[in-house]
Amino acid sequence: MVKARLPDGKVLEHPNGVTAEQIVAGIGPGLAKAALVARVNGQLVDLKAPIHDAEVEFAVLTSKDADGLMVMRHSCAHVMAEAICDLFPDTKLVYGPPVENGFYYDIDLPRPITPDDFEKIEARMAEIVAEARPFTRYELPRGDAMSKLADEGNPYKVDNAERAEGDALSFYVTGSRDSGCFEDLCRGPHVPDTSRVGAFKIMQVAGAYWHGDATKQQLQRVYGTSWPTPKDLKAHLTQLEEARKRDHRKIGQELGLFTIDPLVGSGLVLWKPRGAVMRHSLETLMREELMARGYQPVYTPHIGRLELYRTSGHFPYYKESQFPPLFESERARLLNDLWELARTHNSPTASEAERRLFEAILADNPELKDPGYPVDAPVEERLKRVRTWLVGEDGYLLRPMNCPHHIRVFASDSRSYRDLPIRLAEFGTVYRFEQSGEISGLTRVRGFTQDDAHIFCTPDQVHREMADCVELTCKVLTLLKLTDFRVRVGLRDDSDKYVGSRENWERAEAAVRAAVRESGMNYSEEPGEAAFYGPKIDFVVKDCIGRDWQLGTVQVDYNLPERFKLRYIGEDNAEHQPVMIHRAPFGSLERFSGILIEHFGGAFPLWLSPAQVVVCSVSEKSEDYARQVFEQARGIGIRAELDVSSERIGAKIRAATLMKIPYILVIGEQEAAQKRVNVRTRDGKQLGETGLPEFLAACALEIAERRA
RNA sequence: GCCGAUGUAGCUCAACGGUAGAGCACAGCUUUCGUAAAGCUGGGGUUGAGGGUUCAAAUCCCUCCAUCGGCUCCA
Repeated sequence: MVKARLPDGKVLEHPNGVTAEQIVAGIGPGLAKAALVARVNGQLVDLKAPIHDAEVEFAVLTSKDADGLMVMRHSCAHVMAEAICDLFPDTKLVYGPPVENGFYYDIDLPRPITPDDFEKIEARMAEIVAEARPFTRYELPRGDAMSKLADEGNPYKVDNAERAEGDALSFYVTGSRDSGCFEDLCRGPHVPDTSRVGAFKIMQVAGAYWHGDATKQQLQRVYGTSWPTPKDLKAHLTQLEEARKRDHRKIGQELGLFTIDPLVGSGLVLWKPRGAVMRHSLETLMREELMARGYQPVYTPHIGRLELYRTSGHFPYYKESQFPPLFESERARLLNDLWELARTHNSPTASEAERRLFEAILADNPELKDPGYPVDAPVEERLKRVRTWLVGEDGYLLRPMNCPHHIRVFASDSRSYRDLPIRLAEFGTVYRFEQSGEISGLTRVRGFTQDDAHIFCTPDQVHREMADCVELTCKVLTLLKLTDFRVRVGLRDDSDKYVGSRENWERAEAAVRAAVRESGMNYSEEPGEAAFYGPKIDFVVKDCIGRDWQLGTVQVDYNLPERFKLRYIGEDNAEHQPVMIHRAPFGSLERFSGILIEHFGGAFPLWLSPAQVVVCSVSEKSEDYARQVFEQARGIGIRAELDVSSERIGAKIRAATLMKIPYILVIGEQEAAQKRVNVRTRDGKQLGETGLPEFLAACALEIAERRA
C-alpha cells in the first residue's frame, strides 16, 4: 500500500508499485493531461516510475511549475539532439541541460552548424514531436553500461558516465527500447512523450570548451528556447526584441553619448559631449559623497615603473591581460627578461637560457662588470641581484590598478594611528588588455575609470570602514533606482593563485562576512571569486540581454600592506601594519554608465540628462523670446538647448522627443506676449503654460534633489 | 585567445558575378507654421583593409582588422 500525501494535505491510497501517472489519473483529467513529471519525497521522477514506499509526499508538476518547465526544456534538448543526430550522423553528443529560458546541447561535430541549419533542425524536431513517442527509461548495472558506452565510441558519454553517481546508469529512449529509436545516457526525469516539449525555437550556436576548460576540445553549443505555449514563446521573443532596443550600444549611438573608433583602438571609449556631461554628473554626485565622508582626493599618473607592479604582484599575476610594458632601451627589456627568467627558473633548460641571456647582457654592457650572480644561486638571491640592476633602467607599465600609486602616496609620509583612517580617492583610469573576444560596448573595455579609493586603517577600524563602504554603495544604487542587484561575497578556493598568509585571509574573510551581515542584505558566498590579494563584496547586475556584470566592489586586503611594508606608529609608539580597503561604488564609470543607459532606456532623470531642456520656437516671430528663455535657463546652470530652425513645431518636438530630452518648451507668439513657457515632456505629457521663473525654479529644484 | 555570424554614405538598410541605390541626417532655396516627420534641389561611397579567381567582384576564395552572440578570462 502506498499513501501519497498531496500538497493540499489530502492522502490518497494506492497499491504498492503504483505509478505517478495512475495517481494523477485519480486526481482529475485536466491535471492528468497537463502533468509532465512528479515530485515524490522531493525527488523529481518520471510519471511512469513505480512507487514502492509506504508513505510519500507527492506532487504532480506541469509546465506552470519551475521544475516542470525545467524538465520540459531538458526533454526538448533531447528532441533537438535526436534531430541533429538524424541530420548529421557524425554527431557525438556531449551534454544537454536546461538553462534559464531554454536549454542547450553541446555536440562534437566537425561540420559547423550554421543558422541556416536551424530551420531544418526545427522541421525534424516537429516531426519527432508529431510522433509523440514515449520517453522510456531503462537502467543497466554500471559495468554493463560502461562497456555499452565504450562500444558506441563516444568518449564524452563515457566521461559523463564515469562522473555519474550510483551503481546503475539510466538511459532514455524516445520510443520503445527495442525500436532502434534515439537513446541517450541521462539521469532524467523526462516528460511522458516527445509531444510534450513545448513551443520551441533554436536560437543560436556558439563554441564551448569541453568541461569549460580552454585547453580542451572545443564543441558546438546549440541553444534553444522552449515555452509551455506558442503564445509564451512569442512573448519571450518579443521581450528579447524589446530588450535589444534598450541596448546601451544602440542608445549610445542614437543619443550621441559615446563612440568607439577602430582607429583609436578596440575597447577604448570616446565619450562624446552628451555622454561626458552625464558621466560628469555621476562623478559630481560621488565627489560630494566622498567629501562628506572624509575622503581626500589625490591625483596620480596613468603609468608607473614595472618594479611597482612587481612589488604589488600585479605584473607577474596578470601578465597576459596587461598592455605590454614600455622599455626605454633594449637593455631595459633584457633586464626584465632576465628577471622573468630568474623568477620562473626551475628547470635545467630555463637555467641554460638564463645563462646565455645573462652572458649576452654582460657582453653588451661592460659596465655590469661584477658578475656576482652564480646561476645556481637560490632564486631569491638572483631576483634581488637583478632587481638592483633594474633600479636605474626599468620598464613602465600602463597602470592596470590604482592601488599601488595610492599605496605610495600613503608611504610618502610617516603616519600616526591618530591619522587613520586615511581615505585616498581618485577617479583613476586604468588599462587592461582584455581578450579580443571579450570586449563589448561600455561594459567590457580596455581603458576605464574607476571611482576608486583606498582606505588605510588600523585592524580595529576595518569593520566600521567596510560597513560604511557597503552603505555608500547601496545609497548610490538606491538613488539611481538600480535596486535589482545581487550581492556576491567572493572567497578564495583551494587554487594556488592567491598571495598572502592563511592567517591574513581568515581575518579578511571574517571582516567581509561581518560587513555584509551587518548591512542586512541577502548575499551568496562564492568560493573562487576573490581577488588574488583578498576577499571581496561585489554588487552584480544584469544587462538588458541578461548578462551579469560586476559594478560596485568592496575588498579588504591584509596582503598588499605587507608586500609594500606599510607602517604606522601606534599608541604604543611601535610600528604596526595598516589594513587596506579597496572600494569602488560604481566600479567602472564606463560599465556603470552602460548599465544606467539600459536601466533608463536612455530617458535619464533630469539631473543626469545630457540635455535637460530644449527651447523650441514655433516660428520666427517668437525666436527672440525663445532665445531669452534659453539664455536664462543656461544662465542658472540648466543644460538647455535651443531650436530656432525653420522646421515646423511638430518636427522640433519629434526631434527632441527622440533625443529623450526631459522638458520641451514650446514658445509661440502667445507665450512670448505673456513671458511664459509652454511645457511638454518627452513622454508626450503636456504640462501646460507656466511663468518662466516658476518653471526655472522647479527645474533647478528637481536637479538639485537628483529626483529619479 | 577560441567557435560561429556579420562589415555597403554620418545613421538604418537595398543591390547577391555585369555601370553602387533608398530613407533619415547634412547643405542651399521656398515655407513662418501651435505639440511626434513641410516641399524642392544638392553634396556625400576605391562597398572594413590587403591579396587572389574572373573578360568582369560589394557579390566567389584567402589573410588581416572590427563588430555581434557564446566559450574561456575578468585585479
